[in-house]
Amino acid sequence: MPELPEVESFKRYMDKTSLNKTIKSVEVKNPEILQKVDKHDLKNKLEEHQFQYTRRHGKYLFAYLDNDYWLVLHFGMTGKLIYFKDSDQSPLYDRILIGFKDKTFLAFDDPRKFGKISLVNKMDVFIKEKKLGPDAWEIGLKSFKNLFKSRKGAIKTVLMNQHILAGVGNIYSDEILFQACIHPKTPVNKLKNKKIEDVYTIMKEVLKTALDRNMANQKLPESFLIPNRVENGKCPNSDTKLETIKISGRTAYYCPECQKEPI
DNA sequence: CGTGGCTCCTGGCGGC
DNA sequence: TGCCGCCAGGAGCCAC
Repeated sequence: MPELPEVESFKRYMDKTSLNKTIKSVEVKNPEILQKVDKHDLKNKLEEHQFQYTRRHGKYLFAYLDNDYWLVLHFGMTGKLIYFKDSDQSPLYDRILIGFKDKTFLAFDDPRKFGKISLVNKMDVFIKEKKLGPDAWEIGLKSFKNLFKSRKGAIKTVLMNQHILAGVGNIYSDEILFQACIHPKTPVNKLKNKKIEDVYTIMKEVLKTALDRNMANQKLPESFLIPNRVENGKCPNSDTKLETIKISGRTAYYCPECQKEPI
């Protein structure tokens, strides 16, 4: 579930809590979430070093170390970061626990273990290897329009495809399409230029609102789809019962009244 | 190129 | 009450 706004929140959380202090211990409790690095190597590369700054691309968080390595975090569906001061406060599903010399801790907590952690030399090489598309927050309108050229898949699938656009997942793609009044199955080649511009503007607004609300610990406005994205939920505009369909194996919620199917 | 199906994982919930 | 089975979904893989 962590999509771009959540990962950006984790980034700011890490910036606030975990930079510029020496790592004392690294406890890998579930080595199966490590990718292309084993736990001894991870331990060796982190201990006695410091995180200097972080970056984010799509749903990935990168933390730069003073030895020129990057710790790469992907939160899967249930992953999050938890910073705490007393060792008996460690969360229930901490897969990796980083202890700092100042006796504080940063845990990668992830009940479902869909998260992934790697250690890489170069961030851009990692992004290339993963074939990630441009970041949904950074992308400009021109490049965004280009994503839709010579494609014909369903718009929801395109928005969620990390190889095309990085950062948007199932939940926020539903929100964006709801606000743009587009049926999630609409083939992208059927969208007019103006409509694609709308999607772009709405995408930016939705991501910004979600981030602001996350940072302030506030819920999304009731006028959004997401708070109503539950069984028997109703459209905040038309009061119609929301419908669900499977698209690319994901459950899409949409309003059959506001988001008409393309003819 | 596109889509659909399966897999990984486990807490939570509906149904019997 | 207790247990079975399904669902949630990010991403990778494979078949067509």
